[in-house]
Amino acid sequence: MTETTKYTAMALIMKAMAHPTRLFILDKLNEKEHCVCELQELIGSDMSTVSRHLSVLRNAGIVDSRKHNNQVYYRLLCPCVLDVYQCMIQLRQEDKGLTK
Amino acid sequence: MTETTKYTAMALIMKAMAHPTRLFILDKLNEKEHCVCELQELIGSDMSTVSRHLSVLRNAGIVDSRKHNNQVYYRLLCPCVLDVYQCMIQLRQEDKGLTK
DNA sequence: AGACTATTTTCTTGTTTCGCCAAATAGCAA
DNA sequence: TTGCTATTTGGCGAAACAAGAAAATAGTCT
Repeated sequence: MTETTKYTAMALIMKAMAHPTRLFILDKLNEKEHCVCELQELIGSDMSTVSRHLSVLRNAGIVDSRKHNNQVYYRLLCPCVLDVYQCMIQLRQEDKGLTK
Repeated sequence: MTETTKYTAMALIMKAMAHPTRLFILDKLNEKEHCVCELQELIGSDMSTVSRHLSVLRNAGIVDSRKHNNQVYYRLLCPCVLDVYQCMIQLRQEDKGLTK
């Protein structure tokens, strides 16, 4: 298995996305940037948990943040990551259609 | 956070892909179908480990398998999952170009 | 049936992830 | 300074994940 680093790097990004809450966040950030408390409101879990999720996404280079007053606004750096969503939906449909 | 199930389902698929070895496998299966021992040869880890990875991908509905003699051939069900690869590469490039 | 090959499953161990609580940090306002 | 709000970070227990060794399964061949 050559080019191991290539797949490791990709896996890091995929892993960062591989969580329901984080996929939800990316979907929201695709519309417009949001601060942590707005997302926390929408998600419903502890603010620290939401902040953790956001830092995971930032470490993966998927989102970026800026500070305005005492709020931190996050925005989507790479909207292309959402392209997978269509494929996921397609996959789910196919699964439903399977006999076995 | 409404539509939780939607994001949970997508996360299952993403999680299945979020591993270097499994990304490598998908890349290989995109060319043509392969049996477990062929993949094991390419990857180098234990055959049981490779088989496990394949079952993760199959459970997620990304690949399918058929039995020929005493070998099991896996094939990619949904090539569209590989579209993310381009975005990953793009993300990596951007990261390199960042100053901070 | 018995040997052999390919694959899957079980088990065990070590690592990572998750989510909350509590404490720390930062900025604004009085 | 003190208080208030928004956010991040450290710590901890629970759950999920990963990988190899060994045992179990299934199919082929003689």
